[in-house]
Amino acid sequence: MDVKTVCLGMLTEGEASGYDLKKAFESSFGHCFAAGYGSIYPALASLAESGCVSCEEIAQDGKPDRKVYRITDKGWEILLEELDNPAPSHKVRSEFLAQMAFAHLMTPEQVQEVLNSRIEDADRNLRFIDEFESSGDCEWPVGVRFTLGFGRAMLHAMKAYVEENRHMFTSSDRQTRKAVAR
Amino acid sequence: MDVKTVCLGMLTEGEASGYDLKKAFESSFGHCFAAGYGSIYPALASLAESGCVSCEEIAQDGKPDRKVYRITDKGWEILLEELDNPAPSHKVRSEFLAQMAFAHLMTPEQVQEVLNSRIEDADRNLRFIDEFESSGDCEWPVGVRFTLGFGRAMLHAMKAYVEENRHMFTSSDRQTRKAVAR
DNA sequence: GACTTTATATATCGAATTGATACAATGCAT
DNA sequence: ATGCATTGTATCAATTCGATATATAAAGTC
Repeated sequence: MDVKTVCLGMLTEGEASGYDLKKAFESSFGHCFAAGYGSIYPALASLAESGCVSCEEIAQDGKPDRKVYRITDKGWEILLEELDNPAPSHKVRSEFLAQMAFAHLMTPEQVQEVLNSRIEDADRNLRFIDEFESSGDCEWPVGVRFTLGFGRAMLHAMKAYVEENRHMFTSSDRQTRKAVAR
Repeated sequence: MDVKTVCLGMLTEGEASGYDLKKAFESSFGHCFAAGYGSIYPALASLAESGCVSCEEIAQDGKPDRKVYRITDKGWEILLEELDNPAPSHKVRSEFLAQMAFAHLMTPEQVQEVLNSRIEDADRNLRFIDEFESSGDCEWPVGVRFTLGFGRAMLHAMKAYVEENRHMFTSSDRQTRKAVAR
């Protein structure tokens, strides 16, 4: 399940350009599987080379050609093989947690600011999920509804944990920092 | 807050080799910020070059030299600057969710197997956190305790969500798949 | 009318990261 | 005695990230 495979999956919904796929990565997958142009265009080129997608170049006046990709039979085959993975990964890379692990080297004010910004970010992402969900003209497939709910559940748990535990870094625990800071 | 900065932070606890840091990345940071040798050794080389760490090579009979790194005053300075970031990121890259988004292209059996393996993985990680937490000879700093609790809260929320929503992919919703699969 | 932002659309580039592998010796267990 | 885990170094190809470049049109703003 790399960028290539997700692109294939997106193309099962219909033909699309690299630009279209980028928008899909931002909206449907933004909260769980981001990808930029630097991943998408090489992925499409590789898929085209291996015959998993076909590409039609549509000339446009002035603008560069619009390249529209379609999934092929071989693409379907590869996609279904990839979807057979029984134990796909779920990874977190958190500069937030890495920084918090060194909270004893920060001032209490710095720590509280970081916690505030994490809550704000969670709220932003929650609003984003709500907007996206209600933006569907038709109804989203089961799996997409599942991932949206998953994202919401995680964000709520994150907010709750931060709010219930930010006291760890104030008052009585203050001397810990003073004792440790070199 | 990249691998270099986390290495610097780890070195505030005392001198260490690349191998030692790898173990720290696996234990304390395994659930939130992983790094392998391919990141750690280049990071240490770069930190040494920029004078943020000093390196002492200790010859060993037969084995290759053991290179022990220590944080310098400049290293402390850089670290404290990095810790001043008020809005560090928290990113998820989930092949699990990406795959689930295409659940309508999988068989119900495949979907349930994926959900089972996700729960098993969460349980493994919960056990790992418990073991790590109780393994501390002395007590962990506040920040580390915070990140461990954070990880636990996320994993519990994940398990709960999966268990409460796996019904989405069975019985009544079954025809959705039949209708969509090409 | 001039100016700026936003959207459409392509693509590349260096830097960072991943995941696997190689090499080399010791010690421990079966 | 033979294989496996541990200690320790390090590299490599493939992938991904984040920023940037190019070009045009529409739409909003001063």
